[in-house]
Amino acid sequence: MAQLSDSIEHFIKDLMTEDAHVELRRNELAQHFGCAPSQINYVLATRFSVDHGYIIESRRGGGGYVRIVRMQTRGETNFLDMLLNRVGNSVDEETAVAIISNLRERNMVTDSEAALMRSAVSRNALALPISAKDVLRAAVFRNMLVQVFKNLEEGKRHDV
Amino acid sequence: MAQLSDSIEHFIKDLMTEDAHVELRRNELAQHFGCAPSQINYVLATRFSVDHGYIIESRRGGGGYVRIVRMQTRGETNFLDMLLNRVGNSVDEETAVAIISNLRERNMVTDSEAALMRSAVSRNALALPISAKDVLRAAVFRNMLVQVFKNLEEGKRHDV
DNA sequence: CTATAATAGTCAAAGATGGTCAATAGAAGG
DNA sequence: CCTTCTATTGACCATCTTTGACTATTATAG
Repeated sequence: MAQLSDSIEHFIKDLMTEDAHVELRRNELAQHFGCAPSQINYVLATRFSVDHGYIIESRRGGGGYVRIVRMQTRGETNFLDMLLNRVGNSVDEETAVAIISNLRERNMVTDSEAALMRSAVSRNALALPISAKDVLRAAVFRNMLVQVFKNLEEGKRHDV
Repeated sequence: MAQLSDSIEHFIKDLMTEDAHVELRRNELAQHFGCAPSQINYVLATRFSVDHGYIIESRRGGGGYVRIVRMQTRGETNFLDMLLNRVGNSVDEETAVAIISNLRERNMVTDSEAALMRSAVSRNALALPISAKDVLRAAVFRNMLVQVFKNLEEGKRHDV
């Protein structure tokens, strides 16, 4: 359902189709959606995190603002390195899912590939004690990340 | 005869005559039938399982939902069944890789997707004692297999 | 400078869903 | 009857969203 949070997310992403950044008034936006201002922070935290590929800058006081910037990547190799680094030896599902949607938004994977990756790192897939899960998820995920970039490089991706 | 579970099953299937998927509120449906919400889960588990050719997705919290997706072709459903059966609770890398090649030959996955799957079930990905590896690989692989069929169903696959 | 107004941030509690599991009840066969 | 398989329920858990009270920061008017 078009949940409030989802609406706000789409509203912001629509604003960003042209430019890689957008600036807005938190209170104004909240008023536009008839919700508590902190709702905006929730949306930013859950859908525009660094793992999702965004950076938030803001300023309080008179003339305050919230600026949302889509992170740029220079060179896929660096980006892969960065992601592998982020994942490290242990990663939780939330982070993994965020990274996958980041890859999707950058058109580095298709919907199907993203779904495949999600299914491989999901809670369900890793039937183990929770602590072990994150470690294992990181291992599986790292492998898949490398593969994503290899796919891109080799231009293998195509419809059947 | 007209058991509650049967009624619910038919109700849902009626909703699906048009579309291959339907989305509903668990609590609403339970209320409509005057039963415990968990009854819905029972129906889903016993009549809309993967072996019945359905996939369930859901989300909790505000705006939560349960989505039921039907995998269209009888043939494909049986095939998935067979594969899941073959994999079972434990599968070695060779077998998994063989199955993936098979899927590729049948054009059920792209080269990229196949590569992604291989990377998820590879020795490297599953850094664990050997015995545990096969069990874990099976879990991850099963999840991905189901996803492959869902991708096919939803016609999601496409180049970027 | 200082006080005040105008912003934005944090966090915990409440609200809104769905999931799991074990106990119980009921139906179908022997 | 007795057993066994299937169905139903309810208590308890997990997850996601929304709100509100309280806090922090900044610009600007005095």
